[in-house]
Formats: sequence, C-alpha cells, structure tokens
Amino acid sequence: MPNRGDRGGSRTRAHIAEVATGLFLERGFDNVTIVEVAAAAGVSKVTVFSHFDRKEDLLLDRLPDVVEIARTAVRERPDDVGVVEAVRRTLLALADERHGLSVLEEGIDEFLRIVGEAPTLIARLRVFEHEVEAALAEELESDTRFTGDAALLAALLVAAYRVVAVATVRRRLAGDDLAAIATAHQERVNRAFDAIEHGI
Amino acid sequence: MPNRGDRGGSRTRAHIAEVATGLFLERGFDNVTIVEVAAAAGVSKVTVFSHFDRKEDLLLDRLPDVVEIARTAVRERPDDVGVVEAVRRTLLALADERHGLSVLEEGIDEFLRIVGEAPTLIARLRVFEHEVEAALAEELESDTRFTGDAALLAALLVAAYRVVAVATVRRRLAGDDLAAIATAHQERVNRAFDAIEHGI
DNA sequence: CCCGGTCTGTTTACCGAGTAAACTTACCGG
DNA sequence: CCGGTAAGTTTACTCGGTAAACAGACCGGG
Repeated sequence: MPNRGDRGGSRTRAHIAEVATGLFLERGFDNVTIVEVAAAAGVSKVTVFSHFDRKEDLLLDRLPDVVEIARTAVRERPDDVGVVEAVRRTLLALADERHGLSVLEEGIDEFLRIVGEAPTLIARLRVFEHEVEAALAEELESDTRFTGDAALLAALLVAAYRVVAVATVRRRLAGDDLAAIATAHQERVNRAFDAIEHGI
Repeated sequence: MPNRGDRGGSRTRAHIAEVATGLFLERGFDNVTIVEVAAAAGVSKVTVFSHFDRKEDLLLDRLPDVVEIARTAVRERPDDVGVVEAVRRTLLALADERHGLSVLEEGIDEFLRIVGEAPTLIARLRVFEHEVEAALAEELESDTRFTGDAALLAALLVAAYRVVAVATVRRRLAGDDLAAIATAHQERVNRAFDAIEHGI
C-alpha cells in the first residue's frame, strides 16, 4: 500500500530515476526491466512511463541540459568572438570544471561503462546528438551576427566534439589518470576546432 | 500451404523485402506489422526475422552498399588526390548518375516521404550514419598515404554529406524539378567540402 | 463549505517487436 | 541411399510501450 502522503509530483520522478540508475549500475541496463524499476521505486509501470518517455531516459535524464548549454554558448558570445571559438571556449571551460558533459566528471566510470555496453543507450545518444545539432542550427539561423551555412556548421561542431568525447571516454574506461586525460581532452578539442576553422 | 519448390534461400529474402516495401509505401511504415508482412509474403514471422535483424532493415536493406562505396572511394583514389577531394568526386559522380545514395534517383519520392515520417526509420539511419563513419575511419587508419586524425575526418565528411543530403531530400519532398535539385545538390557538396578542406 | 476541475497515480488490458527452442522438410555430397 | 546442413514452421514467451477507465488529493471559486 504505497499510499504515502508525499504526492510530490517531480519528487517521484527524481526518485524513480535514482532507483533506476542504481539498478542499472548494479546489474547493467539490459538486465533490468521497467517492471523491476517500478517495483523497486514502489510505483506502477504506467507511472514510470508517465514520467519518462523511454526506458533510456531513466538513465540519461539530464541530457537535455546539454542543449541549453550549447544554445547559450552561441547566443551569449562576445561580439568579437566567432561561433567556433565561442563553442571551443565553452567546451574548454566545461573540461576545466570537470563538468559531466566533458565526461571528465569524477566517479562516472561505472556509468560510462554501462552506457557503452548497452546498444540501445548508444542509439539514444546518437538521436540526442542530432537534437543538439538541430538546436544549435536553429540558434545559428536566428543569429544576426552569423552568416554562413548554419546546418553545416552545427553538424561539424557536434560531430567534432563527439569524436573528442568518445576518445576521452575510451581513455577513462582504460583507467588512465584523470588529470592526464583532461589535458589530452583539451588538446583534442583544440585540434578539432582548429580543423573546423582553418581546414584539415 | 506455402510449400513452393523454390526454396531459394536468398530469393525469399528478396521476396520478403519486396513485399514489405510495397506494404510500407502503400500504408506507411508504422501501420504495417511484421506479422502482416510475413502473411503477405507467404512466410512465417520467425522467417522474416531470420533474414532481417530489425523491422527497419526490411525497407533499408540496401543501405550496407553505402559502406562499400565509401571505402573504395578512399582506397582507390589516385595518388595525387587527397581524401576529401576523392570523396567529393565520388559524391559528385553519384549525383551525376542519379544514384540512390545521392537521393537523386527518380521515382523515390514516395520512399523518402515514408522514411521521413517514421521516427524509427530515422533512428536507424542515424545509427547507420555512424556505421559508415566507422568504416571510413577504419579505412583511413590503415591508409599509409593519409596522415591526420582519421576519426575526426571521417566524422566531418559523413556529417557534412548528411547535411547536404537532408537538404536535398527536403527539396524533393517539396516537389521541385529534379534537374534543378541535382544542380543545387552538387553545389552544396562543393561548398561543404570546401569548408572541410579550407575551413569555415 | 462544498463543488468541480486538475494533477498524480493505479489497475487492467492490450499491442507489436524480437527471441528461444524444438520440429519438419528439402537439398546435396559422399 | 544415408546423413548432415540450411531454410522454414510452430509455439510460446519476454519486454517495451500505449490506452482507458478509475481513485484520491489538492485548489480555486461560488
């Protein structure tokens, strides 16, 4: 009789995500069913789906933040800084503060491993990649200071950073030293963005 | 009693794909179930899945060809032609001959519309995009004539061409004249590849 | 103060993609 | 002719995801 008084709305959502993440980290994404998550969270299956559209979102629920970061990186850049440079600086800054998006956050190794092992999570990330790209393209399109092919630039930026991030994840899973990884990460960001700005 | 003598192996595969494609074009991807496809092809559901891993592959079964095209474009380029230029030329040539990959083939409008309407097909294309990218990266990695970041270049090439192709598809769905679309397509290819070679 | 709507969640029942396993039937080489 | 293998079949199942009808809490207004 899970009739607790806290009908907290968004609190249950957070609670479900938390419980689910725990189970996934413990037993792997594909080895945990939605019904199990629901039971462990003291909630019904339908309730889970009323908070999260897809199973993958239970683990990747903070992904949407990335869209906002990308948008503001472009929108709030100084007048004398180009789009490529603005995004580059944002990414370098995120790396400095070991932000989750840079995959340099401490203690997320297990998380990265689980994600890498589940094809359906990878697929979700791919879709998400294009969501970020679309948001970026939209931002560029409506940017009076930018002239050029918005869709193309957005695609190149996202693709380039994804390549960098994937390489960084691999080194994390290999267990390398975090500081060394961070340095290499930033170097790769710089090389990739140099390539976009000045050609291969 | 579908016990026809032609136990043709790969012939049934082709037959299933053909029947399935017909149904999809007629009624939309999501409005046709695998069981219906199986029945229409005079075959059991399990047989369908023994020939195709996923429902989406019933419609997109010639996609793997693209990987081979990409690989040979890189592998068989002349010595005095760089990777970017080689891929560019291949894409322009495909456009000239109205090859399917260029989405300039005649009569595929309906096909493009169906694909665009089904989110799960789009998702499959995204995954496939990365398969091509991986193949390209592998090819570049083992190419003694190429020096540079293989993964990065592969990602940029694929992303750039996808942007071009998407734009072309949109014009096709808008019903524009095919010759005009083809010209614009090639111009976009050139602009995109110029950007990759010489910077934004 | 109660009435109605809205929000959160529940139950039940269902659909469709994909998998597993055990069985049949055709074909092919020795 | 015999035995193995490849192609299909049937049956039965799992799991993600959706639909619909319902129950209780909360809130605002008459």
